[in-house]
Amino acid sequence: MSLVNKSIYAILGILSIQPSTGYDIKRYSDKVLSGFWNENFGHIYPTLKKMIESGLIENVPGEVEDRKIKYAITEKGKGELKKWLSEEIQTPAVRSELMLKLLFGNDMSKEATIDMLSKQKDIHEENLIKYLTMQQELTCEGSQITAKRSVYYNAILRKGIINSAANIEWCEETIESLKKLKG
Amino acid sequence: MSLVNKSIYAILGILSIQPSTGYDIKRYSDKVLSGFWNENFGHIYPTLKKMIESGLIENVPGEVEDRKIKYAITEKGKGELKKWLSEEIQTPAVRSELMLKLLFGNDMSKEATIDMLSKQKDIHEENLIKYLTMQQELTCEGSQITAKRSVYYNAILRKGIINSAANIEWCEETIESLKKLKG
DNA sequence: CTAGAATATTTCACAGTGATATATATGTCA
DNA sequence: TGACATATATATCACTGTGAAATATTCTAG
Repeated sequence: MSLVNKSIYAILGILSIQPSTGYDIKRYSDKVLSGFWNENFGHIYPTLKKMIESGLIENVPGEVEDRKIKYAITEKGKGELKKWLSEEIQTPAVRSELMLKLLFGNDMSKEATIDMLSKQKDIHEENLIKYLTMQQELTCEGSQITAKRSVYYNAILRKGIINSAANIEWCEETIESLKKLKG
Repeated sequence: MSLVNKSIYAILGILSIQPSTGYDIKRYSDKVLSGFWNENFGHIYPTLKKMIESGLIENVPGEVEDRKIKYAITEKGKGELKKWLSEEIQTPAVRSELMLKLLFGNDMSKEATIDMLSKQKDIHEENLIKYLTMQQELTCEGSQITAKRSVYYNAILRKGIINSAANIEWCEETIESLKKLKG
């Protein structure tokens, strides 16, 4: 296990909605999955080739127009997606540069540290607004989304909101505790 | 910029505390940096070689005993560490398998989703306990740590605590909203 | 009609992961 | 003492994932 190309499942998921090109997949990752799933061309295209080889996806018949290459999920691909859903989630390796700087930033001035933290706070505040806006769009527009699906999508947005709020709270409290430090 | 070996700074930071072997660096990452910074041998050793070449670190003189290779930070390395501290933090690429499953888990049963979420909750609860324990050790032991340093270290632990609590809250609320969903 | 933005794919060097192989040193229980 | 497990220590491998750049076409606004 362990060393598995996770992009496969993101791609299968996207193609389970509708057939797409590699470019579409990248765009979907940037727009819809924005903030919780990153994809890039350097990985998407080679992965698509491997997925064709293993029969998880196929070229959309009759649509190989021009230079565009459109892919669709196969029955085998659907099975693989379902199988993955039932598997345990592997806890990902974390690398927080911020925490590293905080731990090793002994000779970083108090002011510089506070500055760093307030920049982080700004980022999380922007994210919070982004998620709240997306949530409003979800509820207001009464879009074609099903009730069940909207519960799941809302959960994702709530994750973004709760995490952003937690980060903001932490930044504020840490800035305060630094300000109290003399020196 | 952008494509930079971040392990360099973790290693410089660790070596700024005391000279260490590659193995020591890995152990420090697993014990002290546990939960917010991951390192592995496959990256540490090649990076150490590059760092020797660029003069950021050096072999500890007279200590090349047996097979152990001990490294120490150089003046150049100290300068590089300081420079990095003043640089902007790059927002890392995120890949949350949990969010992916939630978004594409249309044909995942409600029960399976709840099960997945409660497993995640368990993990975060364990983490929460871990961070709280570490915090107690920090305050009780009245260790040789300086007041300034303890504020920084406490901030790191608070980050773990606040994030874990936020995740637990989200898991609970999402499980509740799923339970209310009929079908 | 033309400059620039969006679409689309390929390629590259590099960062980072986790497993495994190898070998020595140390502690421990019979 | 010997045997056996565990800790120390380094090296190597195949693979995943990142971001930038090269290339070419198509769409769109001025």
